[in-house]
Amino acid sequence: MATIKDVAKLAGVSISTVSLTLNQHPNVSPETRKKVWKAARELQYQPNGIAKDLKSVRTKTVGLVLSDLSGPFYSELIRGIQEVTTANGYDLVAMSAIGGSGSPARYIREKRTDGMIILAHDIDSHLISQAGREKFPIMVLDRKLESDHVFSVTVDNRKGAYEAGEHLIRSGYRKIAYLAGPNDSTDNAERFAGFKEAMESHGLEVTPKWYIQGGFTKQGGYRAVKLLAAQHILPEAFFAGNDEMAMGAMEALTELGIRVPADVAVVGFDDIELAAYMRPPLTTVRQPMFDMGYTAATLLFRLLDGDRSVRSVVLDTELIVRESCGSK
Amino acid sequence: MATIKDVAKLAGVSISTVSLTLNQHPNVSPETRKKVWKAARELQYQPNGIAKDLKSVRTKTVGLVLSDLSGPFYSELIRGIQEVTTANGYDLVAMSAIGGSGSPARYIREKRTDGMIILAHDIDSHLISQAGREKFPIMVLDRKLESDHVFSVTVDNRKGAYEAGEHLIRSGYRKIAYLAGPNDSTDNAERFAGFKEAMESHGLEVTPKWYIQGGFTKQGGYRAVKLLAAQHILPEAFFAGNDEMAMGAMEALTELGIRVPADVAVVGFDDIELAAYMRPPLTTVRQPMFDMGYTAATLLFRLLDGDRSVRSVVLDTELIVRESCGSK
DNA sequence: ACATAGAATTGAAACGTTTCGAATTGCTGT
DNA sequence: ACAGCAATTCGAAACGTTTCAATTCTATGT
Repeated sequence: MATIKDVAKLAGVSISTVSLTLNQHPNVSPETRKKVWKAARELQYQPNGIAKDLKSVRTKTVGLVLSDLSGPFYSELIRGIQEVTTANGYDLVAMSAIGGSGSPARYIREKRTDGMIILAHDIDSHLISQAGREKFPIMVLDRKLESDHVFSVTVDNRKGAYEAGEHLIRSGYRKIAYLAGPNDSTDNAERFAGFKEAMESHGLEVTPKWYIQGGFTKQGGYRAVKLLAAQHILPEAFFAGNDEMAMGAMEALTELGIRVPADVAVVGFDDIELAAYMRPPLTTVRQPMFDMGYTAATLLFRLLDGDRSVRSVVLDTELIVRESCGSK
Repeated sequence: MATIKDVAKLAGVSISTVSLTLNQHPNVSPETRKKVWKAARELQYQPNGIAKDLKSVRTKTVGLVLSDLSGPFYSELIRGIQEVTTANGYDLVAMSAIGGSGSPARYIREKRTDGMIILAHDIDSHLISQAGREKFPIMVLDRKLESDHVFSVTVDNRKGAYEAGEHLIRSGYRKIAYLAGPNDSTDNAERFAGFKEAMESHGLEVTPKWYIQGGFTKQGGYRAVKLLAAQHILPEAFFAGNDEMAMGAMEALTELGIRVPADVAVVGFDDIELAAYMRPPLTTVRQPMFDMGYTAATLLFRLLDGDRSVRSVVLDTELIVRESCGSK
């Protein structure tokens, strides 16, 4: 691999001159310029990005950490982020938090990027607060967290869940089961709280019997329903903490010959792309994923610019009524 | 930001000793070890990853370039790759090729990773061949490309398309339109070739009239159908170069009151997750995305190990017959 | 011809690590 | 008491850039 030194030697000039030339500095004579380019081309010189980053303080890169890079659900989010980052002339690199706190934690700590956007509940809040710096701001999307250089963009889970719960209740359902996400997830906690609030404001009770763990996965939703069915206790409706679980649940119900929504209603949360294509189409609470990404990235850049007025943001959800909840 | 120098000063030892300690070198006395850790903790020292990478030849990172990070369709692929990379103790960072050849091209050239997996038709083959090095192997997934340190893992597009085409023909369709992807896409070219072959082997002709550009996007598929409908020329069946276009096409057909498959049949290519959920469920050619990712990553590591026996691989597709093609 | 402004070029430091060979220290055995 | 050795610790080079201050060169005005 040719280095700048090789180019300098071949062109018969100093290293600095090569650097200057390649970086379009004006004070380089046309002939020198030509010589350098020729040498660079001949050697197929490519600057070493790592060395460059070490010297220059900025990497012109924003990092994005997701729990699972392969999640279907981040598309819009990423689009939102990307729109802003490219507009700012920055790159975006994504990495997944899979496999515990190994890699991305390393990445976060070692700051190979100018800032981070994190949507991965398996990354420790403490680690995040600690990693945030003036020159390394962090935006968190899956929990509320605010410290000097860390801010969050979240969704009003509670309100969203409240509305969905209320809708279900208004439609006449009383025995409603909640399909829960992981206990360490703030999203889950807030959604459940909102749901519970709705129930209680209508004089309904939420018993532990109707709080069923589904781990935010399709599998989990599927199993939860099967489990209940095996015990011959089925609610009138399911409120799933996310769409993937709702999907699993509907699959299980269909397999059991239970009709949705005629026999049991289902609502989800997130409004992933698939939601509209399920059978029946899933009623769910829409998260403005694109906006979240867009907002997070925008705020990140404002932080990078030293703007001290940045504050955490809470965005609104929207109830999307489709067919799976029985009402029309 | 505390550097190793600060730690050394605070601990009252040399820089080398700090480095040795922090990297678990055996030859460090317990007391020194303790002093160093204490200082490091006090200063909240975090090694600078960039500096580390510059010195150590390996970055322990594999890069993945996708045309569009937000594509729904890469989930399984990423899982396949990730499985292998994490098993090897490597990190995976993904970046998108959106916005022209700007960022990832830079990344590829500047080699911030130990190797690359590329699935992005908008990255120039020439650039790729040129970037491949012994210490920087590249796997390409969307085209056939083989040079010293570049290999590909592809799918037998031609055969897959042939089978799908044949299935359509066997089912009695004659006037079949092909919804095409971008002209610079090898995938598209091969799929079309396979389809054409199937047609011709049954004595059917493929006229330019039935080759319609859809750009591999849902939008494109939608528009293509609308365009045809406006001219009152509709084929008996559509063969879409990918599922997204098929989805758009079906949407347009439905809007026009044309029933699928009763009036017009549709088949796609890829078998994205959504395919099974479309209405009617989409008949399509399944690409073994997980396997592709897994294979690509495995070969990449073999290349990194200096294995000279690595060759490009072509994987088989599978025709998934659902309802959208009319046959059962 | 000559001082000098300005342009072009260069040398060297700096970025924060790792690593290797050398230097220092403390023991062991005689 | 001291040679010899292993265990520690250290100094300095190296990784490939950028950048700033210093130097050299060229051309200008007097």
